[in-house]
Amino acid sequence: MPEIKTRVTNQKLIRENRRKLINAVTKLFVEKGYDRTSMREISQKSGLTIGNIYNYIGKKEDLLFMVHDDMMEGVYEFDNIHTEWRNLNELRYYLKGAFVHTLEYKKEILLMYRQTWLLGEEALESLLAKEKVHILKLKGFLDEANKKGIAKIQDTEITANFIVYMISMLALRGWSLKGHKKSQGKLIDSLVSIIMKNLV
Amino acid sequence: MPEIKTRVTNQKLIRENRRKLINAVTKLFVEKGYDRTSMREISQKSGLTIGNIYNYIGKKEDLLFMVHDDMMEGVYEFDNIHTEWRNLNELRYYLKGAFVHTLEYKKEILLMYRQTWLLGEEALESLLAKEKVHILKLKGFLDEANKKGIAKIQDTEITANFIVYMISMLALRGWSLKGHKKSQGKLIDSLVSIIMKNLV
Amino acid sequence: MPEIKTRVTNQKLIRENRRKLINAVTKLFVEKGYDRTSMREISQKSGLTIGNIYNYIGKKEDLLFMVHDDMMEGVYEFDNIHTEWRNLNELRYYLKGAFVHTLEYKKEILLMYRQTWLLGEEALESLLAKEKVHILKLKGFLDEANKKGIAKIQDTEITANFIVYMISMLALRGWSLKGHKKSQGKLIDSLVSIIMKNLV
Amino acid sequence: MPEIKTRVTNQKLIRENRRKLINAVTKLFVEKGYDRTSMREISQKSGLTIGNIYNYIGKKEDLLFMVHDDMMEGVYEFDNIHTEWRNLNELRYYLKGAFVHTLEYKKEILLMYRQTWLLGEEALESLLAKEKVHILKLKGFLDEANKKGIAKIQDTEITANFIVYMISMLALRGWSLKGHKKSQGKLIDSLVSIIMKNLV
DNA sequence: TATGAATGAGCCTTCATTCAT
DNA sequence: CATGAATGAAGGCTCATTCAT
Repeated sequence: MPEIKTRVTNQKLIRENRRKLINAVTKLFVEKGYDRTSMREISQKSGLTIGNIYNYIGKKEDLLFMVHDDMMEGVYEFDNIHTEWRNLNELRYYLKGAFVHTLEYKKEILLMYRQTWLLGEEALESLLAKEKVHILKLKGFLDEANKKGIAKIQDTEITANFIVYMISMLALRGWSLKGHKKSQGKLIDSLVSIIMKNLV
Repeated sequence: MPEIKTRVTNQKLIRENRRKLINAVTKLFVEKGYDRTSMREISQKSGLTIGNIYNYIGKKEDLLFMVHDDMMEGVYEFDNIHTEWRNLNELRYYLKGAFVHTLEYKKEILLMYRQTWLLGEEALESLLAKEKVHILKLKGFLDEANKKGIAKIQDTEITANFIVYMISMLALRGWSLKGHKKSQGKLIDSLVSIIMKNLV
Repeated sequence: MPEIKTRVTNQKLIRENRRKLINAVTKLFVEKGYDRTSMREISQKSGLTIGNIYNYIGKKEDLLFMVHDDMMEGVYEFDNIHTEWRNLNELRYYLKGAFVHTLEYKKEILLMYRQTWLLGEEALESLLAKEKVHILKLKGFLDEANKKGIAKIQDTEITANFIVYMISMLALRGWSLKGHKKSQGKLIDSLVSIIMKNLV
Repeated sequence: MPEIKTRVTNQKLIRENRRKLINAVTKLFVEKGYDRTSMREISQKSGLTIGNIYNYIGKKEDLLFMVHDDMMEGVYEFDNIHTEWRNLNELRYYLKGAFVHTLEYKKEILLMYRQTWLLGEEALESLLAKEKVHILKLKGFLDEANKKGIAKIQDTEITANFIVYMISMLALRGWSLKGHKKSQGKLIDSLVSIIMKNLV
């Protein structure tokens, strides 16, 4: 992970101001995108002066990394807590929860898909590493389920990818399902069913 | 569809130079994104002088729309030719073809997911309308398959969306499956199987 | 007078197209000013293609000269017909007419005051010469009136200037007298009275 | 009055740099006109970098307003000090002074007549309001003179307008009286006489 | 003569970044 | 640590003018 240069040493202040920055920047990037958000706007929204912001970052791009890093935590937070399941019913329950959680983080996920690639190679790699860990964990569960005879999955790696992707689909597909007559609940049920069919 | 202003009347010239523009701009937008591509670069790559470019468009954003519109055609071109299928085997064959075709348009699809939202309301609507037509067509086939007893699909609308999305997943997932040890063929087979399981 | 270069030789065509040009350009310059009127607008309004316009002028500035020259004719046309007067009553009558005429050419006069100075020295001189002739003519009448004992004017040159200027004042002052509660007729009467007081 | 946007908060700096801007811009606008003066020239002449200029204004047009506003102050400054007069002799003395003052501001007045109309509605209104106040003040004095029996003016409103305009005439007429053989003193005397004749 | 596409310098404005205070 | 004025390169876009057809 590329270390963001900072000249600030007072630890509490650092944390506070970085939080202010991330909150402001997340909103702005979600709303207008990285390239269309100016440092002046960030300064206004965060309450830090432009000059001071540059005490916490080396260049504007660092903000993009900061915000991604922070969002990843939120997006994957659910999985860090709830990934344990012992049978298919528990998996189904887990998936529903994951979908609901995804819908809550819809904007952030969209932001990730839209803006991450603007980061340079190095920063990008480090972010993708996190996702890979998440997928591998899921694959581990699927392998185990296969072994236990609970599931009968042909290719657990592809399936793990498929599940993770299906989940984010809810967020990404937003613009196309807009005006969809189905209720959110029914939509989630359908998607969960689709996934479940592939595990047995 | 938003009419793109042009000062040129010669239809042949419009066609030729807009093609030059689209070719240049597609590469540049894929590479650097819309906001980071300058009119000067576009001028160089397209071989048209800046002033002349503005004889064919009203504003830079028109290029974004043009390139999307053009890509849509490419991406959906496959479906316009091959959507007819009469049994599940033919559907499986069609899906394989669609996946292969998608991989060819990988870059363009990525571009669409990353940059489309930058478009203004009007242009956006017009593009989404096209996609909706495509999905509705697929839904029609699924409904018919249900009626004929070939398939047994619970919610054809969600399934149609699901299929379309699965297809583009191949393109979007690029960065995550990078380094994946599976061969492309095997990957496609797995994804097709996943889809097929949901139709019976 | 600086000759405007022209490559066109067919005399009738020349006259027609120059008229089209002048009419279009007068309206546009009055409305938006010289610098804010583009050749494209002139082309559209006149019905001549841009390229063809350049068969009649050497550069855009020539249009400014053309339009001034043409307007001068209109503005001073009244004086060419009506300057003869034999007593103060006839002068008073003449002045009223001049004021009314001025109001009709209000826009053109404004244009002259606002845009003439954009012309280079040479063109400017030639235009001012015309006005000087007009003033001298008026001065001649005043001198004669003095000699005849009809009037008793101290400085006929300044007075002639004063009269000419008073007349154009009606046009120039437009923006300040806007919302003036007086009727136009009464305003003219007052101004004529002011002038007349200075002749006896 | 349209508030001119500024990003700078330090009042002293605002005053200093706006003054630099006005000084530079007045010269340039008088010389070449608003539309023909580029921001680059303004930057050079004022000593402020282009970017910094935009810390003190919102858009180029603001400079036109600023310079007008500033000139108004100069042009009317004389009246703010000297408008008191108790008899016709004092009025005559005041008028002479006003004429001399006007000649000093010749260039500025020309600028006003030539460029004011380029301003947008809002800015224009605010400038005309200032002039109206000035004319009304003069009208007040004339009304009072009428009441006191010092003067005998038929229409004080038109007369007030007339006087104000006669004064600026000296500036506007510059190009026409150029080469005039009269001395400036004698010219002023004549114009004052013309005005005085209309007050009794 | 007439056409209108092509040229490219130049316009106004914004922006990330620096640095004296 | 914090401030915010200053920098100037770079951005999108317009325009008078030319010239091959």
